[in-house]
Amino acid sequence: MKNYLLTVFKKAETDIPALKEITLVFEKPKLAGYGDLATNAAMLLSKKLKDNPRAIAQQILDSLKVDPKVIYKTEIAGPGFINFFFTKEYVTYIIKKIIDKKDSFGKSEKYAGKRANVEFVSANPTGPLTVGHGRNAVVGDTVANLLEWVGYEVDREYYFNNAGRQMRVLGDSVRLRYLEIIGEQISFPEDYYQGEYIKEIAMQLYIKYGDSLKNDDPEGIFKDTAEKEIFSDIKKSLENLGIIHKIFFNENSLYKDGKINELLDYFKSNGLSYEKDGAIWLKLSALSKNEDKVIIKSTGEPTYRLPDIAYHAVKINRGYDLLIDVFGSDHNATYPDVLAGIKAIGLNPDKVKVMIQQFVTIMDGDEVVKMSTRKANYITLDELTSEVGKDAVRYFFNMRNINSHMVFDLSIAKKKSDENPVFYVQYAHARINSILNRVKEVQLEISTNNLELLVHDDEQHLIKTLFQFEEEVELSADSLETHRICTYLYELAAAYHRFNKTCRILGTETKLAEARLALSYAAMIVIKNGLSILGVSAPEEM
RNA sequence: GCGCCCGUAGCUCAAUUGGAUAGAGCAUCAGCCUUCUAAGCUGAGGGUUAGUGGUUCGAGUCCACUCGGGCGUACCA
Repeated sequence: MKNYLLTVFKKAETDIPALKEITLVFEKPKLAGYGDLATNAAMLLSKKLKDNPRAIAQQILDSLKVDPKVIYKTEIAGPGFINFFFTKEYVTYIIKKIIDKKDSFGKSEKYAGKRANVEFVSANPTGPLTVGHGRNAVVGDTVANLLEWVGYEVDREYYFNNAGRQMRVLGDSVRLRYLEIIGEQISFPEDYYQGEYIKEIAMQLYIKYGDSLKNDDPEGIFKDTAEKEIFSDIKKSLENLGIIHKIFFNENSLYKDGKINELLDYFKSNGLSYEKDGAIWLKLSALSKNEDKVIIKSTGEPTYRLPDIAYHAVKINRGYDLLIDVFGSDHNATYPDVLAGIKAIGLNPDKVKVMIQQFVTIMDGDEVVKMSTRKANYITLDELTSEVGKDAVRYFFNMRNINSHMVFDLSIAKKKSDENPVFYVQYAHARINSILNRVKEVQLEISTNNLELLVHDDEQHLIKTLFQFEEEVELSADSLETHRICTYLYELAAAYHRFNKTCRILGTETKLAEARLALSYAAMIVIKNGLSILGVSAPEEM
């Protein structure tokens, strides 16, 4: 529909040259009475042409040559909107297109040949993934899917650090639990890792080595074993959600490869760093930031900023056209420093898009399920997945705008009814599949020969909802908003369920029944495609 | 104090990124199965979009301030 209007407007430019100067927008009006698509072009032109919008709208309409077989009515409405009404015969062509393209309907080549990198999760291996990481993981993976749908070649990446203070504390936590097991008196510091998993790792070591590790260094076998075990658990948790990273990037490699020293030299020789109080400071004040920040502590250890800048430089230099970082909101104060650092070394920070993810509250009905990494009573991502299943986890985390706090209600996610949006959408798919199986018995075939018979309001509404899918995918990808896909699928499922109620297939005259079958089949394809973007299964039976 | 995010129906959230009369689900109330899954559908009530001012043809959306919540504000990551 949109493409048709674009072509028609293009031709009108000879009459009204000013049309070239504005970006044409066609959108679906909220109210059905305002037609299928509307444009505000006349309002945008009113300033340039110094005439009132409704008069300009009339001029535009006079210059447009629309085919009455495609558009049966146009009108000028409100302050100067032009509304277009498409014929019922015309809109049904989308059904043919969907059935023709099947799994690839909704995919576009908009960014074909471009490469993107999505960095997400990136939790250090100090403990099991939390539900917060889960939201990050699901949205990151789904954004990667979306980018693939619009043509990008996407690398999924996980950045981690297995050195530094956190990991030392981890090793020592295991060592203390180990000593406890072999009967030594210990005092376990409060800021050490309290979780049961530490004791389990210590127990494994005891089973394998007895008490022979009594005098071992915390950073030796204790840390190494903990890292290995925890990382393997993390990867398993992600796999349970269908998430597989292509690249695991170890911060340490930046030191080994000399990237850190290169960066330090660059800052120094360009007057962007200086020494004060035994530390090295990055002159962010020279980069339109408020204050300078330390990049090397007086102990000689770098702060997170230095490797982060080096890491982003490495990624940009791999030649990506787009880099996405999915961060927790605890990073919200730090990434601007990193972007400033990237700019300082002459790379383009505009390629980097940062998604800040807000917190998740887990509820079970009216009850808040507490989360705390330190305390014992917290729910891990694995527990969540096994409680409600992969599909619900992925759908629920994708369902809400990433930069809003969200409530994840376990009791709803577990329900097998229309209260649970995952089931509502999946059920629409299963229902269509069941119809397709059923009609075989009465020898009805899917046919696109008589689509013009689909004139019922509920048929037309369903068709127009199908029409929106391609645009919705593109919009979601461009805005990095996965929740739009959920909202869309819910609407599509609702449109289908309603159609299913009012427009029966069995017992209907053959031509109409077969056209309705084609429409049902098209809806099934689009639901499946949408769910696959989300990484949610499309069951054939429920 | 300062920075970022958020505030929309009783609850959980949308709103085509500045468009026309702010929409769904849950909950409440009233209905619909001799026919393809009632795991579904239909209808009703429910709003000063936290508040005040501003920008313009037009604001839930942009700007300023105020109030409320979250996360930061380290020579932790």
